Amino acid sequence: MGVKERRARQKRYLRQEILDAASELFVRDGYENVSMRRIADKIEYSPTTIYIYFKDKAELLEQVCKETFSRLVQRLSKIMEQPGEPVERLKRGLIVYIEFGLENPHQYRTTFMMPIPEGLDEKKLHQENSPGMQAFSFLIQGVTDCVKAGKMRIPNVELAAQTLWAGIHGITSLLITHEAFPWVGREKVIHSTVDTLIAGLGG
Amino acid sequence: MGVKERRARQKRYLRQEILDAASELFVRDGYENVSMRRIADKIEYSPTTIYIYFKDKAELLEQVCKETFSRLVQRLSKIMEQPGEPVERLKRGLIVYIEFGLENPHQYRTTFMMPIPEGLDEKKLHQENSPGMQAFSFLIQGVTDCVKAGKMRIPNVELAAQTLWAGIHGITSLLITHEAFPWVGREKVIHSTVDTLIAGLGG
DNA sequence: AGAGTATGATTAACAGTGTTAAGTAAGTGA
DNA sequence: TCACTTACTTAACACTGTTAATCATACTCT
Repeated sequence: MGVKERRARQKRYLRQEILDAASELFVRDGYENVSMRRIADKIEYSPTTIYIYFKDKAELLEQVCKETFSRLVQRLSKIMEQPGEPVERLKRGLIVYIEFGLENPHQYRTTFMMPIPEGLDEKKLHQENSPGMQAFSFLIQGVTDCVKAGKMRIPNVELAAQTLWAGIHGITSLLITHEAFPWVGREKVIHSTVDTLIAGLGG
Repeated sequence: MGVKERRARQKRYLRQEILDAASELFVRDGYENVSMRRIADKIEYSPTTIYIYFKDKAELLEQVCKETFSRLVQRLSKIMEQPGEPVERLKRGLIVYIEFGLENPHQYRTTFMMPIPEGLDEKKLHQENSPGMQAFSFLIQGVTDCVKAGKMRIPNVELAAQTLWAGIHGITSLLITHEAFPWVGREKVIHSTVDTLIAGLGG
């Protein structure tokens, strides 16, 4: 009676195939330049088949982003596990976050820079264990470590973490959308942002 | 022979009428939810007429944003003209920038958070006296004032200004796109961001 | 084995999008 | 009056995301 399992396996397989095709086009061309029809062409199925596996385009590309962001979570967890000076560790985490965004601009843009489609339960989006929120929780841990080690004197850890997030998101998104701006230098601004934020928090 | 002038005046008038109609729909519904046909309906002209006055949708809404951002420039120039402690003045400017973004989310989004349409001369975009860049120049002035007054010790004014921009853009854009995130409090994060940045620059 | 059903995928279509080529009508200048 | 410019419109192209209806086939049950 393993027939059900096999069918489920086949469904999973095609689902992944859709995700992979979508990802490839999406990474190359970005959200608005990848169409359901082009994805369907790529896997040689009809466009409507995709709707059997994903509610709509938004959900499909959201899943693609989720896959990518889980890689960020892995990277961050590796850094946070390492021993050493907590402030330096936090800094490394911030840098990795920024670099990740610049390496995956389309995914970063759709998860953090695009208008959330209304009707979607916004609360749920942030409460659930989405990789995006997991990444943020590393920030809280990082700040907490610094406070515990007496390297930072901060009244509100949550507030400090959100401030850090704002800062690193700012430089990441600006470098993504305004690549041609006369930056003093990408590396320089990145490090200046991180150093300024940490210094500002008394680190 | 004032006929040419009259015609030019009429053209200017219709052009402004298009801009106003576009602005109203755009402010209400955002970039991707306003169509050329809806704008045309509103002013009771055919959609193609708009293309006589504007190259394409991007240029039209870019002009709308330009109009809005000129209001920011006005506000900032008023603040910067006022006498007083330069660091406090800079802080006020940063706050005004953030508040402006939150008051005009769609305009802010299309000017600073959307992918620049390729083919557009990116260099020119930043060199020209666009209101966006004028607003940035106020940042440079603000930082320079602080340095001159001995209130900030900074090796590179340009770098400091770009760092500040990254920071305030970060909190602005995050509050726009992730309104439902469990923020410690909008006002709190805004002020924390500004204070942290200024403190980090030694202000 | 044969009938019925559930499943997966498809075709055709809807309602919309930005944009362009071709055509029309009115007003201007000689 | 005739030619020409200007402002504008109609019709169409090539797309978009998405849905309803349909088809085929593999599986289940009697």
